[in-house]
Formats: sequence, structure tokens, C-alpha cells
Amino acid sequence: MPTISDVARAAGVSPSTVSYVLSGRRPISAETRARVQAAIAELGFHPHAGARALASSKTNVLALVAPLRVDVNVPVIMQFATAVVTAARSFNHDVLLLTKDEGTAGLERVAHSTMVDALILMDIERDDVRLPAIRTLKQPSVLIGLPADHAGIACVDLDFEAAAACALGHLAGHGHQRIGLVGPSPAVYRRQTTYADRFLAGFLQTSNELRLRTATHPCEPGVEGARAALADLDTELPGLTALVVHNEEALRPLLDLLHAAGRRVPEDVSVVAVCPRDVATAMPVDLTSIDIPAHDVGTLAVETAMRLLDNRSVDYTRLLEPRLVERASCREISPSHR
Amino acid sequence: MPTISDVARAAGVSPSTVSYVLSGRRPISAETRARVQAAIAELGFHPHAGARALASSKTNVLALVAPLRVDVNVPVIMQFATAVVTAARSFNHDVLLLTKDEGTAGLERVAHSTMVDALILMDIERDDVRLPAIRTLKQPSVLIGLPADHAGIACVDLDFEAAAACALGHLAGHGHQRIGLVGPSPAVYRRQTTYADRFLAGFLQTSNELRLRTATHPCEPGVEGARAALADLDTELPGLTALVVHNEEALRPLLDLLHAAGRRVPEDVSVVAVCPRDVATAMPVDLTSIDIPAHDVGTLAVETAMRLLDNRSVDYTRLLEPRLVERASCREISPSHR
DNA sequence: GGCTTTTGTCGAAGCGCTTCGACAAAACCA
DNA sequence: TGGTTTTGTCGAAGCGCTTCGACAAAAGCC
Repeated sequence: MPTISDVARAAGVSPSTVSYVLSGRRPISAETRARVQAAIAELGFHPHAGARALASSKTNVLALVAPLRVDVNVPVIMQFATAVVTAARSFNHDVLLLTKDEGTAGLERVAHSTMVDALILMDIERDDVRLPAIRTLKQPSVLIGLPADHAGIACVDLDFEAAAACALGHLAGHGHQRIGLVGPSPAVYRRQTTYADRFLAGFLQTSNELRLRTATHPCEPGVEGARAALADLDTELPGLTALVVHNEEALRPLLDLLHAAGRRVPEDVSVVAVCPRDVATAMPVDLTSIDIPAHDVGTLAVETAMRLLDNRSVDYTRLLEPRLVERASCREISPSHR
Repeated sequence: MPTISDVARAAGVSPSTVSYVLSGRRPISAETRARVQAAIAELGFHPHAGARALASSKTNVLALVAPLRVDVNVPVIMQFATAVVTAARSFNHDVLLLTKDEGTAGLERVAHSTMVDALILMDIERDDVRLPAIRTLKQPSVLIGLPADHAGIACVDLDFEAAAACALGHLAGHGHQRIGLVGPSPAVYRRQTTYADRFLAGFLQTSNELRLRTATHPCEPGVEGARAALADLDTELPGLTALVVHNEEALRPLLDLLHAAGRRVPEDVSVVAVCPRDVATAMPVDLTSIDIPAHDVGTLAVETAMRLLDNRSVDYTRLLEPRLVERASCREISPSHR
């Protein structure tokens, strides 16, 4: 592996000049630059990352802390990860992948040993135990999610309250008055990942504002969970004409159950899903849905990290506006049916 | 951030002594070690990763090159990644996540700039364009998959030929003679990821050896793909009594189609799936299946990398033996039906 | 009891880069 | 035209660690 000195020698300049060609931090004449670049290309020189980190105290590496349990939501996690890696690369950074189960210790390890310049954390809980830790790190963090006390910490997420409002607004606009919510599994609520609560809060508030008759229910995984949730909603809200489903996993069983019961979508019951676009379109019925914009959120998280790193101003809380895409699962209810 | 000199000063020793306490590469008296460790704990010292890498030319980082398209098989990719990260941590290494679409350039970038000690690559194609490149790297690579020319490169994977033999053996043992294979999508064959071919080869060979009547068909994604594949198999092999499904994604639509057609599993048609355990058990029928042991493969890949790094001997080709788990989707055919 | 070996510690060199200060030459400005 | 600024380059220091050689003291060996 050639070093910067080898390049310097080949180009007939000093190592510092090579460094300045690379970084552009000082003016270099066109000829010199050309000679240096030729030497770099010829020798196949790549600066040693460790040496660089040591001298400049920048690693050009981001930590991504992902929940790698083989759990729900795997495809969404993957979308986040893909977006983060891709965006990071576009800023000439790499991504170190950490699992959530290393917990606080993992964050401190990579931060204290200066392996990364910034951290991006997913699957943030309401009172996430990692928050106090990240506040003490010298590296900035960006959260994908919104914990209770997020003062001074950059957070990026979909605006789930607005998403709920949007879903209900759409259905109400189509004349629906009796609407059930199939929520995430109780485990999600228990884990206190706040998107569930935020969606629920938005749902209840909008339901109130629009004077709708609604009922809400979490939904255990599996067909049985879906069956139970649906049964409960039917009992609490007889004659419901629409469902909002904020549970990717329940979507498929739910549609199967409706089908089996002879309840047609959208003729007998309208459905709005909250899920990634590809999940919505992969269902037997093309679902009107609100995107989980994993790609945008991931990209934005990286952009925020970059701004933080070269201390430009950032919005500490960025909740992305939901976008509802009409497909084929909602129908207009005629006044007579209202 | 305290440095090793700070620790040395606090403990009243030289920096090199602290280093030897940390690495254990030279004998240190118990008292000294205790004093140093106390100082480390008190100051909260963490060695600077870059400095370490520079001085020792080891980074304690592994590159994991994953196909991060939002494509099929996402859960399996995730399982590999989880296993790799977890195993790497158990060897005190971290994982740098690269996307496959950075291609050869990405590998060379991280390798040449000495960001990683070794590389683990997934989604290996028959004539993977990256092979020549990894042969020139000074860091060792471990492939998850088996390309055509793998001489001198460590490869780890499930033995898909044996898996096919295992599936057919099981069905033949239950008296089945007419067996269809639902293969991966044509895109997978086109991409030349060899597991598809290896499974197919094993299938055909065993079919021959056991003198079975078989037909094979790739399967496009979606319900329509499954419908077409099933129809083709039924035409080519009328009266088939069993299906081997080597296509996670097709599993669900396939079962739905059978159900809709009134063909019961296992009464009318037996099914053996090749997929991760959790997929098999999440189906409406508990499927007898051959595991894709993503966890084992990922772990083994890391172990192999570690052996290569401290040049211990390795098996350059490790094909894990398939394990078939009997569940509820195969039935014994009575002699009269044979 | 002298010999070698092992144990325990230190100092210094060096890993490959960035960055600061210095300085000469060129360009700009009144 | 003399002074100031900008341009272009260099040398040296230093980032924080590992590792080698040196060496004194302790231990092992007939």
C-alpha cells in the first residue's frame, strides 16, 4: 500500500501538498494538482482511514443502531438501513452497524473509542434508557423516532398524529362515520415505541373533532390476533363501515378474514392502511394507504447528522408530513347510508 | 478523552506498560496491572480506534456487503446480518455495512483504505464480478454462497443439493412418486445466484436416482406467478401428490390457491418448503420444511474470517448439512395410491 | 554460585496522515 | 512603486497508540 509520502515523491512535491490536493483546504496550482492526481492514480493510493482519523479526528463513519431482533417490521428496518447507508455514502461516509441489544454500552464503546462521527438510532422508546448516555457523548445523535424528553436532540420521524388525522379525514370525507382502528400489537405499546401512541392520540383527537364514532384495538400477531381484533371492533362498533389499519403484519390476515366473512373491500368495508407503499400494493386489494416513508426518514436523518457535524442549523424535531395515496380500498358512502 | 499517557501518569507507569496491560502481550505484575486497570476505570479510558489501527494495522472491523435492494428475501438478509453482527461482537469486532450496489469499487475502497480486517459478502453470483477484485485484496474474504470458481476463497452456505435430496427423500419415503418443484423466480436464475441452480441440480439428480416422476418450474412473484407455476406443474405432471417449494414468497399464494381449489394440505397434496423456520410456521398449515440456517451460516462466516485473520486452517468450502423438520404438511401415501 | 532464562518495565521509534506556521513569489491596490 | 494581500509550497510537529530493543531484577538449573 503506497503512502502519502510515496505519492509526494512520485509527484515531486511534499506530503503536505498531497494532503492539500486531497482536501482542497489550501490553493494548489493546476499543474501541481494534476501531477499529484496522476501519481495518486498511478500508485493506486488510498489514504489510510486510521491515520486520517487520528490526525483529523474525523472518521467519516456513522453508527447506525438498528433493532436486529428477528421481529416485526423487518422490511421497514431494512428500508431505513438502506436509505441510511445510501445517503451516508453520498456524503462520503460509511456506516457501522450496531445492534440495539448492545444497548448503552455499545453506543459508548464506539463513541468513546472514536470509531464514528455521529450516531443514528432507530426504534426509540418513550423513555429510552439510551437518552442520558447519548447526551453525554461528544458525537451528535439523530433519533429516528420521538421519545418523551427530546430537548436538544435531533429527531426525525413521520408525523403519526397527522397520519391518523389524514386517514380519518379521508374516510370522513367519503362519508364514513363508524370507523375502527386496528393498531399495532400490544407488545409495541408495551415497548413504548411512541409512534403507536402518537398515532392513537391523533386518531382519538380527530375522531373527536370530526364527531365520528370510533373504536380502537391493538392486534396480536397472527391470524388469531386479527380475528380477535376484528371481532372486538365489530362488537364495540356494530355496523362499522371502515377500518384504519396501523399494523403491517395484521393486514393480510385481516383482509383474508373479511373476505372469508363475505365482507367485500371496499363495497362493504373501506380500508386505509399505514404501511410502506410496496406492502400496500402487494395485497389482494390495492390498498389506499399512508406511506411509511422509510427512505425519506433515513435520508433526512443522515442529512441532519451531516448538518450537525459541520454545525449548521438544524430543526431538532422534524416530523414528516404524511401523504395518503388513494388506491382501491375506500368507497364513497351515499347519504342514505350515513 | 483521556489518552494512554494520562492513564500511564495516573498509574505511575509508562504508556507502553499500559498498552501491555491492555493487550496482555507481555507479562505484567499483578499489582501494576491492578493499578493500571484502576486508572483506566477511573478516567474512563477507551483506546482511540484510529490510533490503534494505525499502530497495529488491525481495525477490528469486518465489512459486510449486503444486497440492500428492497427485494425478495429481506427477512433472510436480515437474519444473516444479525448473525454476522452478533458473532463479530463476540470476537470483539464491529461491522461496517456496505451495499452490494457499490460493487467492486466499494470493496476496494474499504480494503485499500484499511477500514476493515476482512470482508463478508452475501448474494454471490455464479461469475461474480467481484471475485477477481477480492482475490487481489490484502484482506481475506468469506463468501456466503458458492460461485463457480471459488478456488482459494472461503465459502459458506447451506448445501442446497443435499437439501433437494433431503426433500425428495422425505417425500419418496412417504410413498410419493409424482413431485413438482416450485422454484425461485426467473429473476433469481437470471441473476445466477447459484443456490437456485444447486437446488435444482440436486433435485434432478435425486429424482433420477429414486426414479421419481418430477417436473420443475420457476415461479414469478405474486399470486399470478404462483397460479401459473402451479398450472404448469399440473399439466406437466398430472396427478402430482407433492410439491417442493423453494420460494419463500410463493409459499403463501400457493397455499391459498390450493385451498381455493379445494386441494387440502396434506390430504391431497403434501408440501415440503425450503425457507427459514419462522416462515414455515407462520403459514396457515404448519409446513414440513428445510431450514435456511441463516444464523448458523452468518456465524460460521464470521468464525471463518477470524480463523483466516489469525491464520489458522480453514475449510475453504463449508456447505452446511440440511435439516428437515417434520411438521404437518406431508402425509404417507398408502401403497394402493402409488 | 555462576550461568542462563524468565519476568517486568521503560524509552523511543514509527504507523500515515493533517495542519500550522513560515516563506517566497505573484498579484493587487493606491 | 512600495506596501499589502493572495497564492502556492514546504517542513515539522503531533494525533494516540503498538512494539521493539534494552536492561535490571528475580527465578531456575546443574
